[in-house]
Amino acid sequence: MLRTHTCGELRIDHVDHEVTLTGWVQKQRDKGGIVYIDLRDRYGITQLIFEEEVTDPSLIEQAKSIGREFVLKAHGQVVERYSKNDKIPTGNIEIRVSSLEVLNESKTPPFTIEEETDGGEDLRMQYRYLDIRRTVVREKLELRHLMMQKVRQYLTGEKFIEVETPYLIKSTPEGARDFVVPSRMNEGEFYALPQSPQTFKQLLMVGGLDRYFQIVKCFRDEDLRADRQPEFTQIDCEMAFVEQEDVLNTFEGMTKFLYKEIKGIELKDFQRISYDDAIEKYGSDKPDLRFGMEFCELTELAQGKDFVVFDSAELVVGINAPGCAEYSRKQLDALTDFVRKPQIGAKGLVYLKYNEDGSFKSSVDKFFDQEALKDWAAKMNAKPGDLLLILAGDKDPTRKALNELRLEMGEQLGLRDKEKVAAAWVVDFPLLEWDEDTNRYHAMHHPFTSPKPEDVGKLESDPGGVRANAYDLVINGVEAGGGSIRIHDRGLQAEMFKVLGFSKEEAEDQFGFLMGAFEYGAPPHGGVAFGFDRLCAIMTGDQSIRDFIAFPKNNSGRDIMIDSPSKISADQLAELGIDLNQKSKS
RNA sequence: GGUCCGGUAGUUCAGUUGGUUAGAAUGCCUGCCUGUCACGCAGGAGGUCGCGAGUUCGAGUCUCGUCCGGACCGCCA
Repeated sequence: MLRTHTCGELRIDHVDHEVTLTGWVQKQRDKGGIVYIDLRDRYGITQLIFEEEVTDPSLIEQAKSIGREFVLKAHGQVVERYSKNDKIPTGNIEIRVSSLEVLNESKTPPFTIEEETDGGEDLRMQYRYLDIRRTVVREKLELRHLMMQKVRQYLTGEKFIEVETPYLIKSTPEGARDFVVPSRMNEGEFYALPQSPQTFKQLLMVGGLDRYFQIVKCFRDEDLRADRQPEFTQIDCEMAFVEQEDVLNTFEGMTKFLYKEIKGIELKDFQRISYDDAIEKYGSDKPDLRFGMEFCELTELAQGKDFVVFDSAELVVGINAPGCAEYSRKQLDALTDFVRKPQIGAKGLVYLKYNEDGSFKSSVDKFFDQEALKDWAAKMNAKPGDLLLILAGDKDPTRKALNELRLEMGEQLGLRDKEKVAAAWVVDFPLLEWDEDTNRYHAMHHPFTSPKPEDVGKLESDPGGVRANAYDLVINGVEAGGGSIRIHDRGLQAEMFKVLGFSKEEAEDQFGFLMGAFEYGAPPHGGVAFGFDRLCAIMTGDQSIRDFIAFPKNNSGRDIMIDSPSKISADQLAELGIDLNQKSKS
């Protein structure tokens, strides 16, 4: 070892010890007759001191020549500081250096290696290895490491076994776009990288492993977001001989365990909310339940007063923003602009102020008298001083827009508190959803999800009305994970593919291996998959998952540090039997 | 595929109605300083205003195109 101690562990008890430290130069402060160097490693910062009439003059000269991020090996004596620094754990001591070796020099880094860096996202990603030296990034990677350990600890304790499944698999048309990998030995054919190990984990259940998990990379060739990367990590789990409640309880237990072990927070039992209720009350299947502000429908109250916007609407629905009656014209205009943004798409926003003096002021006073407005306020449980915000239009888009407005108001009122944790299971998802583009039903979760037994009869007659044994874990308005009880019967699986528009041959061709396995005693089974990167971000209240990934991709799916993806040589292409079109060649 | 925001010193940003030599902070360099720890003080260097057209007597500023980055919608079973 080049060092005897790390830069974070020396204390007053170590005074007089001879030590050797290694690390990076955080800062060199040349005071003339005295030079300080802050030496940093993963564990902390320790101050080195070079003092006239104490330290060898040549050593002081050497110390003066050292720049930021030089890698040093310093040997010397631990001494008590003359002026202490109570901001850092090593602040009571310093190292009186007797020999100094520069292990490596450094160019001046393009941004500062500090808590609050001056580097922009772009630069940080280009020099990610420097970014990772920053405490904030390192701590996120450390949290990720701890999460992995705790997940393995909990699931191992619950008799799950970790099994690796292949990354080079078969492309299927269902779901997200696949990343594909050309096969040299099978020219003209392609592997696909898994979007999830779904079918494999089901086959492991057929194989009798009973309980499986894997912390596994998954790949989806879709556009990125702050919380979406093309390669991401899932905690993928499956259990045999279980019903939905068993899965929910097992993984509610895991989530509580993680919060307890990592954040020291004891979570209460998770709320269960049906998909239909979530949509009706919050306009979202992943409601942020840290605050109320539930939707209240005013359709009947509001119609028939010759206000065309309401009369022609399928739904009139509002939220009560408590204590916001004082909102100015400017603030209300800003909210109107907010809901009219193209991404949100509402046509306009109706407000109703319940003034402290008991009177009402609304943007639709022309159509509604004080009595009518009072009825609205009563329906919405409004108190004097509250502000009601109302949208109208077709059901789905209006709820979606009001969801955005609710979240915005929650933000403005400080109700989306980072310290709070509101976890809930959203259950009873629809099995299928109609897709306008392809003119057919799609599996809302995936094609292996089982319908509720009481709804199986509706598969042919009313596919859209069939509910699934599917569930999502939602924490603070983020989908942390989801899963379902699977189909384990060949006949039912075949029927499912039929409803999804597969011909018998297509189903056999793509999923014959799975349906074949079901014929050899497949046990009832179900499972769940958590977005691991997301779970890490939720733990710290971060919006972006990027800093929990050591080397993330940018908005366009590029790694700007290594500059990938990149072109490959004509030889490589020829070997793979791939001929690029003109556009891709240039 | 679409919407919005941004691109000016190494870095983070400011830059008025289109008008003289494009600024600040920080970083960097030089000098001074024996208790600093966001050290301090004095001085200095550092700019293809992303790129290309266009409008204009004149463009960092206006227009169009393009590239890059970020956020979002679509998409993500």
